[in-house]
Amino acid sequence: MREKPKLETVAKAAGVSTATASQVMRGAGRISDATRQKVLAAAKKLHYVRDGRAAAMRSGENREIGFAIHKIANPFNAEVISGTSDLLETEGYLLSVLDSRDDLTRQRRNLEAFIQSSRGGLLWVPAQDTDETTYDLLAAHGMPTVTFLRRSGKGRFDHVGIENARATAAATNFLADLGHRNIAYLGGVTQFGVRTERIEGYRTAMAARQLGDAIVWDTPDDKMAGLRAMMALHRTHPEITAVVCNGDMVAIGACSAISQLGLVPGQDLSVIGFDDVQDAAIATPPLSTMAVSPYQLGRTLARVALQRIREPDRPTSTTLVPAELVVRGTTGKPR
Amino acid sequence: MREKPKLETVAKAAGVSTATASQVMRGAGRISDATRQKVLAAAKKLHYVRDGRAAAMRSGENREIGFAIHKIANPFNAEVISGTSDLLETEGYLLSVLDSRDDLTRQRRNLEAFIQSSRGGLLWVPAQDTDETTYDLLAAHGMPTVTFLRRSGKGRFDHVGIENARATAAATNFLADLGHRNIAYLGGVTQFGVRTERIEGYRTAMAARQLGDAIVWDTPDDKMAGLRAMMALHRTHPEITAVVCNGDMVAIGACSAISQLGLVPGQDLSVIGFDDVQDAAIATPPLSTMAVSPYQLGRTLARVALQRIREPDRPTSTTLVPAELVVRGTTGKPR
DNA sequence: CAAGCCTGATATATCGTTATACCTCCGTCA
DNA sequence: TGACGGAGGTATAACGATATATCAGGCTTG
Repeated sequence: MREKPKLETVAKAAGVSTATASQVMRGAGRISDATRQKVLAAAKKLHYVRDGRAAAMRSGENREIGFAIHKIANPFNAEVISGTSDLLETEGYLLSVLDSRDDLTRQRRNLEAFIQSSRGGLLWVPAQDTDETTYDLLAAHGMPTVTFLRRSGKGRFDHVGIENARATAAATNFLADLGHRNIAYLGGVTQFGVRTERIEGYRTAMAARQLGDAIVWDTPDDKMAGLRAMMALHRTHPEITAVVCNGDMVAIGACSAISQLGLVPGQDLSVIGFDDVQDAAIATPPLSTMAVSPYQLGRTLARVALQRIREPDRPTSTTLVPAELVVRGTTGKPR
Repeated sequence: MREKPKLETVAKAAGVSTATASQVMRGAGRISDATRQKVLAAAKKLHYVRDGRAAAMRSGENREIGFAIHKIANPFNAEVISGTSDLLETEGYLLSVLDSRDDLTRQRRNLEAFIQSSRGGLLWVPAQDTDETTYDLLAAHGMPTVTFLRRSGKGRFDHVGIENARATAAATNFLADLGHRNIAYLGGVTQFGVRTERIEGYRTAMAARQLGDAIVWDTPDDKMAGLRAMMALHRTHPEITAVVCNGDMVAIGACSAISQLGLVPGQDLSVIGFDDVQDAAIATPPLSTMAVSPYQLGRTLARVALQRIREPDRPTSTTLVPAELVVRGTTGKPR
C-alpha cells in the first residue's frame, strides 16, 4: 500500500500549486470551475483526505469539541450527550466524550490531554470535589468552556443547569397536598449546587408548610445505593410516608427496597424521582418524577457552547431549565 | 492575558535553544541536570503546555484513541468503555467516545472526521447495516482498527467478541433441563453476527433436544421494546413457558410485561438475559442471565488495540470471550 | 494607448513541535 | 602530542496544511 497522499501529491496530479489545491479543497478563494474539477478529480482518485491536525494548526480553527462528564453510564447523561452532539453536528462540529467516572485523577489526566490537543471547546460536568486549580487550568488556557449541572469556577465559565430548588419545592408541595407530613429527602452527593439547591427547595417547602422535620439522607446516584439507602431510612425513620429523591436512579432503587420490604410504592410509601429518564416510565410501578428533557438540555448546552466559541469575549451566561412534575404510579395519599 | 507561551518562549527564558527545551520537556536526549532544571523552571513560570497537535504532527506519534460505538446509552457498553479506558490510560493513551446511535449518516460523519484528525487507533462497534465502503475507508487509511461485538470487514481488522452460540445453547439447555419444551428466542437486530450466532446456538440446542418449534421474535435492544415484544409473543404463542433473550435490557422489559400480564417471572414464565448488566442483579425479580464481564471485555479490547498499534504488521486476530450462566430469580420449572 | 482593475493562480512564510546532523569542548590514552 | 570519543548543546529542515502578498494577463476606460 502506498503512502498516504498529501495535498502536494494531489496538486501535482492535477497540475496546479498546493495553494490552489488547498483553496479547492476547502471551497475558498477564487478558482475557475475547470481547475476545481481537475483538483477534485485528482483528490478522489488518490483517496485524499486532508490532515485535520495540520490544517487546524495553521488556521487556528478547530471543530472538535469535548464533553468531559462524570459518568457516561448514567442514562440521563447519555440522553444529554445525544442532544448535544445532534446540534453540534449540524453546525459541523465533532463531539467526543471523556468519562472521568467522578475520579479526580482521571479527570485531571483527561483535561490535561484535552488542553494539549487544543480542541475547540469543552463541555464539562466537573467531578466531585474538583479542585479550584483545575478550574484555573482551563481558565488560564482560554479554553471555551461551559460547565453543566454542577456549578463552580467563580463565574468564569458559562453554565447550563436546572432550576433545582423550584423543582424539589414543587415535588414536596405536591406530596404535602396529598396529605403527607413526614417527607424525607433521599440522595445526592456533596459539594455541588445540584444537591444543595434541591435540598434547599425541599427544606423551604417543608418549613413553609410547617410539616415534620426535614430529614436528608445521602447516597450516591445509582439504583443499588438507592435501594440500600431506602432500607436504612425506613429502619431508622419508620414514620416517613414519602420520599423526594435526588435522581430517578435513586428513586427506582428506593422503590425496589419498598417492594422488598413487602410494601407497595405509591400506597405505603410515596416516591418522587428527578430527571425522568426513560426507565422511569417503564419501572414497576411507573415512577412519578420531576421531568427535565435531557435531550433538550443537551441542545441548550450545545447552543451556549457555540455562542461562546463564536464570541469569545461575551460576558459569561447562566441558563437554567425548569423541571416539571409528572405524576405516575409511585405517589398517592398516605395510608 | 498574554499569548499562549510556546516552546520558543520557554527556551528564550531559560537561555537555551528550542531543541534543548524540547528534549527536556519530553525527557529525551542528553541534557545536564542544571539545564534541565532551568528549562523546567521557566516552563512552570510561564505555564507552558506543549501543543500536542504540533508534536504529534512532527513525530507521527498519537496517543489518542477513539471508540466509535453504536449506543452510549446502553449500560453494557458504558461498562465496556470503562474497562477500555482504564487500561489505555495506564498505557498513556486517551480514549474519546463517539456515539453513532446506529445511524449510518452520523457514523460516517464521525469516522470521516476521525480519520482526518489522524488519531492513533479506533475501536469500533459498526452501526447496523454499515456499508462495505465504510470498512474500505478505514482499511485504506491504514487506521489501526479493532471491531467489537459486531463483526464484518472481511477479516481486515482485529476483532473482539463473545462466544455467542455456545452461550445461548447453554441457556437453552438449562431451560430444557428444568423441563421447558416451548422456548422462544426474543430480541436482536439483523445483519450482525451477534444475533445470528446467538440464534444459531438456540436453534441447535432446540433441535438437539427435540424440543418444540424454534420461535424467534425480533425486537430492538431496550426495555420498552422488550416489554412490547413479550406482550405480543405471549398473545400469539400462549404455549411458550420460557424465553431466551438477546440482551438484558430486552429481558428486563420482558419481565415487566410478564408482571403487567398478572403473571410471575420465574414461575409462570422463565426468562434468561444476556450480558449481566448491573441492573440485572437489582431487577425484581433479579434476572437470570448469561454473564460476560463487560469491564473485562473492555480491557481485552484495549489490549488487542495496543498490540495492533505496536505491531501494525501482525496478522489480524480474533478474540472470543465466553459467557457464563448466572441463575437468579427469573428461571424455574414450568407450571 | 497608458493606466487601472478585475480574475485566476502561485510563491512563500508560517503554525509549534521534533528529528537529524553537526559542532564544540574537554578528558583520555597510546 | 595528536587522535579519539563522549557529553552537552545547537542549527536547521522537516511535518502538512493555510494565510498573505503578489503576479501574469486580459479587459475596461478616459
